[in-house]
Amino acid sequence: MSDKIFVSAEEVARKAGVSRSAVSRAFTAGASIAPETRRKVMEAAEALGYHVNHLARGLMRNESGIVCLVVSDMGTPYRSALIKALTQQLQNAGKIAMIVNTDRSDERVDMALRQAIRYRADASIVLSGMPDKSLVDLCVRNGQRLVLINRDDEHQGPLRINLDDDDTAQSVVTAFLRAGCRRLAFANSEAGTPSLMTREVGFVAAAREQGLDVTVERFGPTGYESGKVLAQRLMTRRERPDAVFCVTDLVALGFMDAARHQFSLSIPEDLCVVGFDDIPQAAWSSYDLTTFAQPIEEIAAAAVAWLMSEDVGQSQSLRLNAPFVWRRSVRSA
Amino acid sequence: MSDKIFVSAEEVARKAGVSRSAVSRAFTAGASIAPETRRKVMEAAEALGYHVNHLARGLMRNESGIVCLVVSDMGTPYRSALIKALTQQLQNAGKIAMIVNTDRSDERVDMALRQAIRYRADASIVLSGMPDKSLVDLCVRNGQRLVLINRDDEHQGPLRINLDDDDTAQSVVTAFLRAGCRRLAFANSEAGTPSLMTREVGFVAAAREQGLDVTVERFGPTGYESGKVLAQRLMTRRERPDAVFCVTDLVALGFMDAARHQFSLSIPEDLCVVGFDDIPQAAWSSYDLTTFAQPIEEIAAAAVAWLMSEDVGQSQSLRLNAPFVWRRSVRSA
DNA sequence: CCCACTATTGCACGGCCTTGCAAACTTCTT
DNA sequence: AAGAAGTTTGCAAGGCCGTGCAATAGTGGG
Repeated sequence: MSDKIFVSAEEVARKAGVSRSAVSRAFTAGASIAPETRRKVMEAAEALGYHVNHLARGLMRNESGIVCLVVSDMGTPYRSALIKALTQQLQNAGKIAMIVNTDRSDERVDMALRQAIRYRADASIVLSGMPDKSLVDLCVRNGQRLVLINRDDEHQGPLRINLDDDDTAQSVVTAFLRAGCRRLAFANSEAGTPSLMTREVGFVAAAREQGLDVTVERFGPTGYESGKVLAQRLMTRRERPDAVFCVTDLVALGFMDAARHQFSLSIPEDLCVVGFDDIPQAAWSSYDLTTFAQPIEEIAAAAVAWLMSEDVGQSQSLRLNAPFVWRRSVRSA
Repeated sequence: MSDKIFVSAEEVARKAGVSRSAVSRAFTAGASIAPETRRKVMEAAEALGYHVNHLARGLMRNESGIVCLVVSDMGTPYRSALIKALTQQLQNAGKIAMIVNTDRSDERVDMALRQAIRYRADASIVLSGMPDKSLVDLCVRNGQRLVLINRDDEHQGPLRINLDDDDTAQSVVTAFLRAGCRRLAFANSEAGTPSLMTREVGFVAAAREQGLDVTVERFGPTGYESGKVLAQRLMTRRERPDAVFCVTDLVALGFMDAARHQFSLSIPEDLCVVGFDDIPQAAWSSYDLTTFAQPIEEIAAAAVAWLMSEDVGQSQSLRLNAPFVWRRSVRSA
């Protein structure tokens, strides 16, 4: 494809009048080399436009510096924010992110991990979907680190980062009760991923503890449009809900828009809404959505810290807190 | 770091009872190898969990398969949508995307290109910022392909993809005039990138042609919050504008929210608004923003097609159309 | 049965870099 | 001034794979 050959260490060595190993050492932190020699090398390198070939370096060191991000729906606010945080922090740690888009088709996640192995990625971070157990084993066996974010499952070996859902449901129910709501609903998508289902189940259970039933509706993928459809379904029920917990902010925003513009409801007067994620749009003044904030930076920090740490340790599970963010989509007491 | 060594072609060869070259050939499309041999190799490879080492392959072939995406603000809807499209199409073309986040600090773009060179990326696609001319030359000299998206500048060598702004300004002015608006405004950020400035200049010129002056205001970074501030500034002017063209959808949405909630204005009755990009949120029913649609898929397709094409060709410039999307934020005639 | 040809295979080299090891230099002691 | 101790440096091996080239096996024809 490319005819021009990249300039090699050999050429730099010749130009600087040193051996090829000297060039290598000049670019290796902590190598034994005289300051003067390094200067000469750097000068020649700069003049020639030389850059260490990380492919070859990775080959030798058995450490490519590449970290593979496996993700779908990356156009979504939450996902893109997470990718942003991860790439940023990986770079600060001297790594570089490689992205594998797994939109449509689930076995794509496996393909993604294979890609990671092929490029000898130092680690893979899975934000979407769930890899097959055998693939996970393969990664681990190859000494690849693996981080699973919000994919609560019981795999061994990798680091799992999940949100602490213990108080989530409780907080929402309490908030709704204080607001005087009695007809609760849960708006879910049909994705059925563990983290989403946990929210539903937890909410229903917490409500029941207070002696309240929850109307659960599920529809489509997890997004704005589904929120609208869910509103249409829930708001036309005989017993119209006066409070709804949406599985995701995006769903909540669609729900609010439909409730307001199609059913002329006022929020929070006629209907209280709570979402989850705290995407930037939740704070927009048209919505002012009460929600739970995904601790994006902490998630990224934890992932990066773990994969940079020396001791691999055994299968770890980390639970982070998603603080409740009070805004105006729920009536206050 | 990782102790476990990845399984090598050597081991597969032993297990399959063939030579190492046979293994290599088994994984090389179009190589001369007997079907039966290939089968044996594949079987052994599967059993051992072997995957070709793309680092080494890239070393030999002088073609890594990596394409570097240089981008900032990737949490933004437009950017993330573009990244999504690019990663998707790159994968379809058998490439893989590597992401360099250039948030904060402009010389980061140069660092990014250096990273690309180090990993011997087959190409780099710059979505944000503008690399230094010398770096561009370096890439070209190294046979790296370079695509600049919406960074209209006069560099030689790379492919430049820009939007065709010729009718943009004209369309907006016409739309505003038909809606009966006479006091036009342009809400810009202080980013001052060429593509944004082109919109401003074009709009002012087109309005003047119709004998109308445009009140231009600039503030902050290109985002939602700036839109709110811009509204505060423009809506408190003695001659309150009755139509505003916002440099970006995100700015437009912030503008709308401030106009409605802080100034109790109705859109489009009291104020007509037009944005640019057609991000998903523009279609949300709270906004229903008239805007121009970035041809994201086409941009990605053009970029990928060019960097896969055989003949490098000289410096090319491509202009794509951003169709006008009529929604309800502008009064209709 | 031998020859001409084609389909496969193995050898060995090359691509680019890192690093252990031993040689070459310095610098400092005593 | 010679030896000890510490720095630097070059050599060469090694990591993993692709591929030209020559050798081998296999096929069909005469």
